Amino acid sequence: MALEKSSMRKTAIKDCPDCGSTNLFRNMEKGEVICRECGLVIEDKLIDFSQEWRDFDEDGEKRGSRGAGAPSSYTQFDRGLGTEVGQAVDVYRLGSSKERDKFQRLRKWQSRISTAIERNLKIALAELKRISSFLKLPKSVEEEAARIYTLAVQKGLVRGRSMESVVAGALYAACRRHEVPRTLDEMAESSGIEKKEIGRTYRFVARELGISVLPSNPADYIARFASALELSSESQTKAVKILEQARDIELTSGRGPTGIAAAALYVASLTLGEKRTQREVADVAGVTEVTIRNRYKELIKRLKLEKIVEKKQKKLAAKKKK
DNA sequence: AAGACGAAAGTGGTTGA
DNA sequence: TCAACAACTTTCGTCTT
Repeated sequence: MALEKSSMRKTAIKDCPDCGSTNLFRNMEKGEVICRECGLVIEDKLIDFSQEWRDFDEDGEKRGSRGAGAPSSYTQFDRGLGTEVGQAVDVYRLGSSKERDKFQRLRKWQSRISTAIERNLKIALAELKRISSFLKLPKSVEEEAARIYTLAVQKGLVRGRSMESVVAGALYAACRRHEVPRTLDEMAESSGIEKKEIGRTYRFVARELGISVLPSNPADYIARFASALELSSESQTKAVKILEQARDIELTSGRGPTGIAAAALYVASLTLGEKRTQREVADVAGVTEVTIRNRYKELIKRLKLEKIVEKKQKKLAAKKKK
């Protein structure tokens, strides 16, 4: 399973994720792929680390048997670190003996601290897995988050920050990239890290790693919120439609996606006669009633839904009297 | 009593000088 | 680095049902 994945990944690399160049150097023996343009080592670290992590919490036996042949996982850790301190490309580019010596020295030094980092990584990835299962995140997101975290470790971004907060930040970023966004509140709740701390590290890590994250789409939240509110699928569809219209008239940009999603759901539930209170919607969306009100006022005004909403409200009132 | 509404003041983050 | 700014929250009083 893991092997399958590894071969798939390796063949998948066609260009450098950093500079986009297709001028790649492949060292099959070491399992490295290096970009000749910018020197980035593209070698798929995800495989290495996710294997480590699986062995860690599934069973120790597998690990022992593989370790007996060659301590491949350890050298891979070293190699991964080499990209940080030694700039592996130097070996290929500046081939002078001086440079090589320097590189070797740094490498040796790294091997000493690598076990500490390895340990840290294992704890972190276990934590990551815990949060991920708590939030019922798909496997692909979990792996993306693991990749982001290991990259962050290699770049030394964890220094000065708590390990947990970086894990949470990585998960948050991974969710966004896979279009299954969780709110910062949910992250905070499941990780025990303060919301603003997660946001801070998330932004920092995303910037440092050059991860581009699209502004999240409010529609991505609809399904989850709707099921939390036990709304029908018609309401869901309606809410998504409202969102589309709202986006077309640029009502969505610059606003918090959760607030807009919540307001759309509120309107949808109202017009379809399964009204939820602002309070209920606000709670599941993690925003306040005030925000819902503001968004929803804008929505009905700009989408000329006022009359429909009014009618529905009167209908509801009449029904209640009965 | 509960829900909806909106004003006012406060918070945290972004942006531009 | 600092101040202006927009979005959002908190809090609170009022109105409707």
